[in-house]
Amino acid sequence: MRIATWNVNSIRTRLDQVSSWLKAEDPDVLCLQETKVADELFPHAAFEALGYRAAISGQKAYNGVAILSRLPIDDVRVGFAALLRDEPGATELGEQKRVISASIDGVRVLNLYVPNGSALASEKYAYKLHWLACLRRYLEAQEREGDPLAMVGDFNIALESRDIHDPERLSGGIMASDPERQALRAALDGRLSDVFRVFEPESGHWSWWDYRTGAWDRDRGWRIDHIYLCEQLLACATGCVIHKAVRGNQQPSDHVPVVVHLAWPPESTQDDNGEW
DNA sequence: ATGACTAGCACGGCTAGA
Repeated sequence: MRIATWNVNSIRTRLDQVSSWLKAEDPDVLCLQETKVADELFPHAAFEALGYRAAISGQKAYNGVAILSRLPIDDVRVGFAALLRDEPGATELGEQKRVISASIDGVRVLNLYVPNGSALASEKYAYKLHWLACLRRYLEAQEREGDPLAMVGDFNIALESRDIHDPERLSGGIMASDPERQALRAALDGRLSDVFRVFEPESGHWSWWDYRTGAWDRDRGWRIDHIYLCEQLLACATGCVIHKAVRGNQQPSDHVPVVVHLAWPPESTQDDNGEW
């Protein structure tokens, strides 16, 4: 099973590129962020033609997440409120469409678009920290359900210096400040692991390059698009790849896809009939 | 210190991204 994540910065603008990538790479699941389209205008037909069904949570112009899958999609959940109904704040945070999950082949796939935060002095930064605190409670509720979890998306946080092209200049600023890093670590709670780092300890691997200042040409990027796995799925991971070349496309997204390869479902626990 | 680019909305110049 292969699960991918990609902030496409408008699914309608990027439709041809996403379709081409799906045809070439053939992942089982592709989680999208920043679809930037209302649900009634989502381009379902283009993906159905490629064998993918979509679970979506979008809005006009901003945010928006979707899960494309060629495997059956079950039990779709939108927003934090799906698991935190009684929590003050969970419903308000749902006004921005940033959270969707679904059960696919026995895996709970959670697709997130974490708020950027703009700048440390901005009220958007306070919103980001509030959102991450809510994510922590959401993941605690998810944990209680007991399903294997793959949490993917645009986290808008570089957790470590090796995830930034110029850590001396950028550490402490937006996407690299201690409070947001600690808030994400608290949500992970030692139970979810950044699978890319299982296979690649070195710096110099980025998933986002700013459109400005020639960041792509100079390879000045950040690794802010992540795939986090529970212990059970981590044991099944055979690789995690950043599809860097996509950033060189004509009219690209500023992010590129990240893909995890999983030996799932584990064959040792299934017999020839696929029964347990 | 700021802005650079890109997209959406709507057709001029904002907001928002990161």
